[in-house]
Amino acid sequence: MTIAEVSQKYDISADTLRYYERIGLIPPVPRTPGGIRDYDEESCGWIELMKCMRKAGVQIEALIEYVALFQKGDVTIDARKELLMEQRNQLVDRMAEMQESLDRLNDKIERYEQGLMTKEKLLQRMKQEREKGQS
Amino acid sequence: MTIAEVSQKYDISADTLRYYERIGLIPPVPRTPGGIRDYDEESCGWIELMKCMRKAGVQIEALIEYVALFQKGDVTIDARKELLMEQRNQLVDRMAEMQESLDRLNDKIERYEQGLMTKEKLLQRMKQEREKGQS
DNA sequence: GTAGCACCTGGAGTAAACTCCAGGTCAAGA
DNA sequence: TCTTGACCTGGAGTTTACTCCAGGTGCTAC
Repeated sequence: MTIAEVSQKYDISADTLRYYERIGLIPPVPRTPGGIRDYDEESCGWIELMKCMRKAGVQIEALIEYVALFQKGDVTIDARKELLMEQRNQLVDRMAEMQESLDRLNDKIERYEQGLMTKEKLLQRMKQEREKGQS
Repeated sequence: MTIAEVSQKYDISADTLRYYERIGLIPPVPRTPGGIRDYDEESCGWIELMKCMRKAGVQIEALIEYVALFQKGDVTIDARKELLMEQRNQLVDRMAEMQESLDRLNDKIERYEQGLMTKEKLLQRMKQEREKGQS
């Protein structure tokens, strides 16, 4: 597969694909004799994995380290597992924070829906109460 | 409250607090006659809200717009609600992506746990099979 | 009233993750 | 063979969200 095809398949720019390879986020992609990238299934697998991880906010740094460990072979299995668990924990934490934010957003939206959200409205109401009381 | 106190309270640097105000992520903070920031409860509320939203990955751009709308008063209530809903939807989408990534991480970790994960191991096993067959 | 520390502003610098570009190769069609 | 369009590399530029700094001001304690 050419870089253009892979780019289209995963909706990642060719520049980004080259960049990912350059920094070691994916292992070296096979080349034609002319030096042009010829992505195989394995390369695509890496790309898909990284797309998934990156969308979830996993740091490129950590992913590069994972790939480096992977390329060092079986002796790094424990280290790789460790790394994945660390990333999973961070992910779980981030999701919890997002849930908090989501609850809050839903709350705010609901209050807007009921038309009693804004401080302005509340202040206005209080003012009206005061005026009523005085009259 | 001084900026140092607020900084400590929310674990946000004074520089960041000034930056947030400068770019309009929070409305202007009240000042002492000498020009020094004197955060009141309302300011703190904004800061806390923004801390929560930022941690969840909500773009500063959108939050600035929300604050701007807020400061324009009641006529912007619909627009604000719209904005919040848009952000909520994005948040929900991101969380779904993260869940996907989390599932995948858990899957990978589990396979490492069972010691049958690595392609190396699989290849090795296949090689052994072949050798056995040949001998 | 002056030393010293926290605070102020405007602007420059930084980190992460791309994104773009110049100048040069590769390869398929006319 | 020549053209043309996709691809190559190394390096510079961009965006987002801070973070740092220089030069100056405001309080508080001596």
